[in-house]
Amino acid sequence: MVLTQSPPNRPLRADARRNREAIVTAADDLFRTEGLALQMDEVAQRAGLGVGTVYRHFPTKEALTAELVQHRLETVITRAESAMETDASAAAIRAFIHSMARMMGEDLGLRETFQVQSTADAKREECAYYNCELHDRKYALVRKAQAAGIVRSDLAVEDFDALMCGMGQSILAGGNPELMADVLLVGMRVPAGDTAGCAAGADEGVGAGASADRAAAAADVAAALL
Amino acid sequence: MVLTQSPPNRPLRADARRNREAIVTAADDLFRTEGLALQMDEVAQRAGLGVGTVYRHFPTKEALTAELVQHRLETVITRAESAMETDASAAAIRAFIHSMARMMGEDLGLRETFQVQSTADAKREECAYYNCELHDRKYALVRKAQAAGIVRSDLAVEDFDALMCGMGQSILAGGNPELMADVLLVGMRVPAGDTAGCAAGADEGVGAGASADRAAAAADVAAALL
DNA sequence: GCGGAAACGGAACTCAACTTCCGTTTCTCA
DNA sequence: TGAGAAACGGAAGTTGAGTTCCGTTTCCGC
Repeated sequence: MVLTQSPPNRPLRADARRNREAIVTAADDLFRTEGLALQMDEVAQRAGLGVGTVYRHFPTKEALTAELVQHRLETVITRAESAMETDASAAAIRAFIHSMARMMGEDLGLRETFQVQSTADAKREECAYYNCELHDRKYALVRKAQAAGIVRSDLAVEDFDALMCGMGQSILAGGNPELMADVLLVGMRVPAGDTAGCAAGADEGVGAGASADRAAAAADVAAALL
Repeated sequence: MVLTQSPPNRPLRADARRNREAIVTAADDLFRTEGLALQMDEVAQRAGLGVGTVYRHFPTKEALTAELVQHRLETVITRAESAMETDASAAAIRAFIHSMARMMGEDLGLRETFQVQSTADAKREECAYYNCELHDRKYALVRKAQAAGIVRSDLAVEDFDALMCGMGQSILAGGNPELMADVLLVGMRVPAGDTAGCAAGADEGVGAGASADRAAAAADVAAALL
């Protein structure tokens, strides 16, 4: 999670700062297409620098990819927060998940970010990819959606993570992103939104009490199955 | 897809046949826990043989893993066929998907089988993991479920593959297998089954015509989204 | 039992990553 | 502008997997 800086904190030399940016930019491009399989040599080459320089800024490959992962996660969570700030509605969630799917369709790094993150969450300690603050913000978001009664309440935050991760894999495996997103939304029981293009044709006209009934039924089922 | 046999087709020597079985057994065990990351040295060691012997039977690691993948796929498809032979009902599908999720929960190789398979399907030619006959049988199964009006009809076979693959990833990422299966089923609009333990608390008491309406609505939605 | 083909074993080789090392170049500050 | 610290470059080192090679052992038909 932390990088290189020899004495306590001297500002980077101008050229070094420029080079560091070039490295991150190059790595980010490669992360988009190659995912975690990106190679340090390629990063250096694309940045127009030697490998040694890359290692001067990021002591290991993991340190570099951790930065890329954190950056994507930060972006995603911030997007989600602003999407749900004004209204934590079904429509907002649908729009967000669909945009996520679309982005995942063209960014392998983003798909792998969710995978890395959900396995990192399990370990916590000693993991370059783990960031507590982001985890808390993510947690708050899921809770918010559940509190609003939009997402089925028997989903733990870890399950939500896992589902996002699965959606990414589905898209990687060639599934149509829009369709994959829709299956996820219907599966999480997000009611059809009221804005354009996001309806899904299920559960309309169900009374207010039905949601609670359904959660109870699901709990029973889970108990029976496990 | 094919193995080693020097002259046209002489039967294997007794010890060689025994050893081959030992190799496959050992590899299968490792595949369950390590997935495609299994190592040839470990396979040899667990089988109580030298690496050279493993390579005598399987010229490359890919040849070995292809056999494991094919075997799992064969098993899965046969299970699905027999599950849907007697009744292609929602209950049968629910039970099948749930059992799949449960198995995936304890078999990394099975999860990776779906991943490998769905990426292999895309390539077809030149891929050790690709098997046409199995693909056709899988295709028939999905069509059958759709013809019975149980699974939303705007799902292509490739999408179904991708979703199974995603479910595997979700489980790998730590999601509760039963829950992941249920989300998938609800997302695919499989109505709650009428047999024990497979209900999910959605859409009960809906009239017979609703299923068709739902499919039509889904088609509209898909058209709007794509 | 014997001869030759088949099969075995495992040390050594290969190859493709990541990482280190150190001589050279560039910047910054007085 | 000159000294010294900081940064750079890229060849060489390391590591960890898959794969090959060939001397030795085991089987099997005569």
